Amino acid sequence: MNILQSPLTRKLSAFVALETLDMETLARFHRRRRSFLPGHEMLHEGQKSRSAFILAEGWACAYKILPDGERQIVDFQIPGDFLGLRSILFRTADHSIEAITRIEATEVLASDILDGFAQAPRLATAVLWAASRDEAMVVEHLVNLGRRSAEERMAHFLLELGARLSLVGAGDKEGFDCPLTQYHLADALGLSAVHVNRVLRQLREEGLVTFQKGRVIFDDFNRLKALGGFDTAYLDQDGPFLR
Amino acid sequence: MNILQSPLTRKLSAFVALETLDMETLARFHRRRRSFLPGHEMLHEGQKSRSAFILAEGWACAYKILPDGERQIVDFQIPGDFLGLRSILFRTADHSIEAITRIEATEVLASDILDGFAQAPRLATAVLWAASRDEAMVVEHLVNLGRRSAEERMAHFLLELGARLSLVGAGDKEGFDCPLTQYHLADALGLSAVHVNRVLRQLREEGLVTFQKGRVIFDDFNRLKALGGFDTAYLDQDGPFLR
DNA sequence: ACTCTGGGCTGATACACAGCAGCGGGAGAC
DNA sequence: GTCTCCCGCTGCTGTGTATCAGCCCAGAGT
Repeated sequence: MNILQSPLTRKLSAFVALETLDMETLARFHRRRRSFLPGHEMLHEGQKSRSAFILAEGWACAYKILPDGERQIVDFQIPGDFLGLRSILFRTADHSIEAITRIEATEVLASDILDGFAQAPRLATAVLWAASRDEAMVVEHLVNLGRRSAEERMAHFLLELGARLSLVGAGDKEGFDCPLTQYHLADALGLSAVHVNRVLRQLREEGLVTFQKGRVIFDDFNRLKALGGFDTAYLDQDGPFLR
Repeated sequence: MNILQSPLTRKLSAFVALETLDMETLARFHRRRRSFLPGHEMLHEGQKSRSAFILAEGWACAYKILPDGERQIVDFQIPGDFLGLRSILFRTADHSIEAITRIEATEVLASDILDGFAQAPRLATAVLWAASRDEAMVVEHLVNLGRRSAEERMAHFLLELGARLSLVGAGDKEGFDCPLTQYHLADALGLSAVHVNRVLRQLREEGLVTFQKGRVIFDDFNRLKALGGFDTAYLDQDGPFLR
C-alpha cells in the first residue's frame, strides 16, 4: 500500500500538514503485517504494552472489565484507526482490545513510535491531535451514558456509527453493514443484552431504525436524530489546522 | 510566577523533557492574567474559541447541556490544568466551562498556542501527551457511568478526586476540601440531586466517607476502594517518557 | 427584621431497566 | 444427521433510581 494514500495519512493530514520527514517516519511504522481472528484479545489491560496497531481491515473494540466481571466497551475501531496508542504513551495498557471481525493490521513497535515522535515532532503533533478528536468521541459517549434513556442512547449510538462510516445520511432507508452483536451494544451502552433487544424492537416498531442480520437501516433519519439528540458538529472540520 | 516551577511545567516535564525553546514558548503563553467569579461561564459550547486558560487558583468544570436542558459534567479542573485546549484545536468549543469557585487563570490566545506549537513541536507533543492522560480520566469516568451503581460511582469519584489532589491516602480520617455542591455531583455522576443526597447519607452511615460542609473525609479507605473498584494504576508513572 | 434564595435533607410513589428463565433458529463440529 | 453453541427473542418479577412534594437552615439583600 502506498503510504501517501493510506486512510491514516489522510486522517492525519486533516490536522497537520505533513512534511517529507514525517512521511518517511510514518512509512517506517509499517513493518509487520498481522491478522487476527474474531474474538482474539489483541491487548490486555494491565499488560506492558510493546506495540500498537494501525487497522487496515475489520472492526475492533476497546473495553475495560470491572472487578465483578462486567464489561464496558469504551469505543469501536474501524479501518484507518490507530489502536493502543495511549497504552504505548504510558507503557502499560489501561484497557483491553478485542477483534470483533477478522482483522488485518500493521503492528507498530513502541520503540518505533517513540523514536519516530522524537525525530519527527510534527508527526507526533498530528497523531496526538487525532487522539484529541478521539477524546471528543469518548466525551460524547460519556454524555450518552450519563444523561440519556436506553432508547435515546441507542439512537445516538447508531447515528454516530453511521457518521463515522461517512454515511452522511442524505436520505432515509440508507444504512450500513454492522458486525456487532446485541451483546456488544449492551456493553457499549451500559445496558443488559435483554434490554438492548427490547429497545431495538421498539425502535423498529416506531419506524425509526432496523438492525437485523448485520445491517443497520435508518428508516426515519430526522426523527431518529431528534430522539438521539444527535449533532455532528464536532465531526465537521475544514482543516488542516496547522500548516 | 517563575515559569520553570509552575504546576503546568512540572506536569508537562513528566511526559517530555522540555528544552529551552519549549520553555521560552511556554513563557510567551502567559500574558493575560484573569479572574472569574463563581458561576461564570468561561466557555460556551458551540462558540468560536479564541483562547484557552491555564488554571492557577480555584475549581472549574467542563460540561455539556442536552436538548432537554439536562447537564452532564465531563470533568473537573483544578490548579495546574489546561482548560479549553480541545476547543482551540478544533476552533469551536464542543463543551462549556464554568467557574465553580473564584478563579485565577492565565488566558492564552489561540493564535499564541498554534504558533507556539508550530515553532516548538516538542512542546506540542508534551501538551498533547498530557491531553492523552486526561482522556484516560474521561474513560474511567465513562466506565463509572456505564457499569457501576450509584453508590459505587460516588465512592470511585471521591477517591479519584482525592488522588488528583495528590492525597495518597496513607491512612483513614484523611480528607480534602471540596467546593462541589450535591448538584455538581449529580450532574457528574448522571444521578438526580435527591439521589446523591441519599447515597451520601448511606456511605456516611456505613462508615465509609463523610462529605459535609465542603470537606470530604475518608473514614475507611480500603473498604471504600473495594466498593468503588478503584485502582490508581493509570495515574502512576515514572516518566519522562520522551527524552 | 424581614424576605428571598440556594443548598441540604426526607418520605411517598412511579417507572425504567435488570435479572431470571426459557424458547427457537442457524451455523459449525463431528 | 445430530449435537452443540451462539445469538436473538420474550414474559414475569424485582429493584434501583427518578420524580414530586415539601421542610429546614444559613447567608445575603434590603
